[in-house]
Amino acid sequence: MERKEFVTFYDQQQQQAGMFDMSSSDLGFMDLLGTNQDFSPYLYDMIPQQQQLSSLQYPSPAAAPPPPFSEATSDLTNLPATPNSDSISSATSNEAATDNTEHGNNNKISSKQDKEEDDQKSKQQSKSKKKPLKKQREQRYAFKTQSEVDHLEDGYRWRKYGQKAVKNSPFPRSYYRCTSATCGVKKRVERCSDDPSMVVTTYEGQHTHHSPVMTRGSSIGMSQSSMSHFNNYGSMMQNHYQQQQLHLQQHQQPCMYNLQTPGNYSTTTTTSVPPSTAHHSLLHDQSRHYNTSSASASYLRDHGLLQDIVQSDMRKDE
DNA sequence: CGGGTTTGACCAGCGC
DNA sequence: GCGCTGGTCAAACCCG
Repeated sequence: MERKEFVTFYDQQQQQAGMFDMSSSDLGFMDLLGTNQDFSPYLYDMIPQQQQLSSLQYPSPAAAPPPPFSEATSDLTNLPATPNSDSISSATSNEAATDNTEHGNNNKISSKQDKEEDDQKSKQQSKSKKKPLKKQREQRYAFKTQSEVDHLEDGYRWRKYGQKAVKNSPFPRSYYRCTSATCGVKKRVERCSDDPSMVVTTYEGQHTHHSPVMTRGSSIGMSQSSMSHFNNYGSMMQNHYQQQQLHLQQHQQPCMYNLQTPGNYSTTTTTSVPPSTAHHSLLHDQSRHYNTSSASASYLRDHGLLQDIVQSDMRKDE
């Protein structure tokens, strides 16, 4: 059994996608750290999208900007409370932090009362100051995923705070915010107008906490050592992998998870994910709605752990 | 009752 | 300046 395994970076405005093949024999998972110059360029801040995506013409890594993970060894648990660190986003964001930096802690979500006060202050400031500092955005990572479920589980808890109709798309865009009080990560979810079976998920920022379902260092079939590596790889890929794992669980049986992307990028490499014995309760709700007759679904059998993606010689924990 | 979703309103940025 | 669009807010609503 084979399934296509891609991570796609997607420019929502230009409808343009860059992509790498997670399961390529040439490009191991370790490359996601940015240690491989031929591969790392595909991991970078999408802001500003217009500028960066112009160079995201797969496969032309030489023209791509540097990866977001300048610190390959940073542990997720030790991520700074201010994820939009200079090493990552300063070069790409020009919107000053009217709400972030002015709050001292960039990612801190104040209490509702404080928030309202801050809103009032910001409103007053926006009225009093003609040119307030521009807002500084977090780094963003976009994934294009084939799914019939709009909001894929990724191990974190999200609260929907908005939905907007998108220009040139019949599908609305949903806005989610991490429910953790100390985490300001956001994500946007929308369906691709070109291919309604594709869901574009854009993460903004980095989680400052462990996933609620990734407790005790082991979950979704991942070994603790694997989790450690994922922490090192950064939250983006962790999120993506979790998303895949959990998405597969929504099928309740091991089945194909097709991340194929349109165009000439299609290849046929394989990875796989097993059924998980954990966290099913989390997935019950969405699994109710998932159409298991998806054309892309088929069954597979193997481990589905990090080792299924990362070549053995590229792992350190074995 | 607490937490999450919906949805209209509002605001800021940007292009013309 | 104006209109368009994306992003966010917040009241109302829903649900367990």
